[in-house]
Amino acid sequence: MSSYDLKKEVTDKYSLRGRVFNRLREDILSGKYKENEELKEVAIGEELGVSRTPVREAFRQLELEGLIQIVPNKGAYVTGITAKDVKDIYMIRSSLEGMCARLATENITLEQLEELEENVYLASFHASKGHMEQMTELDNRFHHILYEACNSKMLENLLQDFHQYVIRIRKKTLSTKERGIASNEEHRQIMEAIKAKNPQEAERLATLHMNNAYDNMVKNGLYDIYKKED
Amino acid sequence: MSSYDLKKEVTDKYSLRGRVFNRLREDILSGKYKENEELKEVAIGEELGVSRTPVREAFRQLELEGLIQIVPNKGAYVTGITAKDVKDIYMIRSSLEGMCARLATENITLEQLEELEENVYLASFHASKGHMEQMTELDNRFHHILYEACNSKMLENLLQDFHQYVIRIRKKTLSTKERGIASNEEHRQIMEAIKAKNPQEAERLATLHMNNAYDNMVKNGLYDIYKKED
DNA sequence: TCTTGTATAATTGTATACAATAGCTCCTGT
DNA sequence: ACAGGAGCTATTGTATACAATTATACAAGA
Repeated sequence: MSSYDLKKEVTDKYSLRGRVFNRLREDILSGKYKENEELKEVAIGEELGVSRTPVREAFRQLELEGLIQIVPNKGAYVTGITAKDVKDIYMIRSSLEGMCARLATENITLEQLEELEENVYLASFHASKGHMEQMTELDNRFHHILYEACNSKMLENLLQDFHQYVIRIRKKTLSTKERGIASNEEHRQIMEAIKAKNPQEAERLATLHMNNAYDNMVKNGLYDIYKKED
Repeated sequence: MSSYDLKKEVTDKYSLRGRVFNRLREDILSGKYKENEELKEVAIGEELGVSRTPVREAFRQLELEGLIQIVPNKGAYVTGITAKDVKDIYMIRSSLEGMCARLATENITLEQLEELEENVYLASFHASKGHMEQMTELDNRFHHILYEACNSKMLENLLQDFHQYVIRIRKKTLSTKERGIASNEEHRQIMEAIKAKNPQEAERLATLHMNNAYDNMVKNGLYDIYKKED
């Protein structure tokens, strides 16, 4: 399981356009296409064995997803993420994740709560071992469960949309075993607050969790952001 | 000036695709195309004098904007907004508008602040006269100034994206002269808090402003929402 | 009457041909 | 030397032809 298959599939997976879209998103998020790299319609089409038409339609969608920028009559370029963007993303997420945790407290099902508990339990093992890849998976899943549990398609989709940024930000930063352990403890507290049916506390902790994640990045100077502001 | 020209122009305005996109968005927001109505590629193309290609590309973008839903091999349908959606939208907006007002307090320019003051002053006149159309324009502009002033492209774009929902929600609800007057007073308070460089108060008031707007809708039972939840 | 199969039409999905635009090379004139 | 432009090339923008899929109508059979 890849680390970014949680993103909602907005497009028809089985059409050529859908396949191009998903493939390009994957390639951009995985870093195959670097920031500011130009994507050419024919080249992409030939690589995937399709004509320009589905490629162009996929481009239009990727543009609205924020992954590429299309300059009329010139070309499509992979967008960059600035340090300011990262800051704003975490600021917005801290608020929305808090809201999500609050709503989840009131709407979570028993099954979801159990999966959350299992997730935290399993993550504590991998955190202590320093298994970063598994931690990433479990972190994604933890938040994804909350998105589903908040009972708001609007909020769920919005937070899902931020996921592509999270993936790209992770590529630019280092995550340490220490942060993994701390993060796991924060997840545990959020889960306990939800289990205790304390929405205010769940919201507070989820917001704090995002702020801590951001502060940790800044404190350790782990940025590797080269693109300048426009 | 139409009431929904504040939306960011993500697409090339002067390409056929851009023209189709903007025209279709306008027509959906204005209510020309009703909820759940099917949009046919050839019909749209003939109406605008273009081939199916730019129409299809515009469709793909409108899908990601949330204005239409594309069912593979079937067609494109105008999306509906449920009462639950409206609730969620205002909940999310109340948080984000608060954040925006807080940031705007710290980043607003003198020119923007002056336009804000002028906006509030002019709106108080139209509010007292019950000029609803002008009120709508000035309300859009008031919030748009704050979006620009918050100095966060991420947040600005996000709040702009919500604008299309606001327009469609307004179509479904009635706004009264009384609410116009109250709203104008709330705008004035937000503006004063920003002018006084009090970010906490600006955030609190902006959040309250959204909650009041929603409560007012609910209290007056002004919903005209017919689409059922899926 | 209801179901089901089939032919037909309507519509979307994709490939390709052609048009328009941007960028580059290289030539020319001063 | 160098500014500027003609012309070529590469690339995107659009239209159209064809393929695949879905909806519809209608008839046959239970």
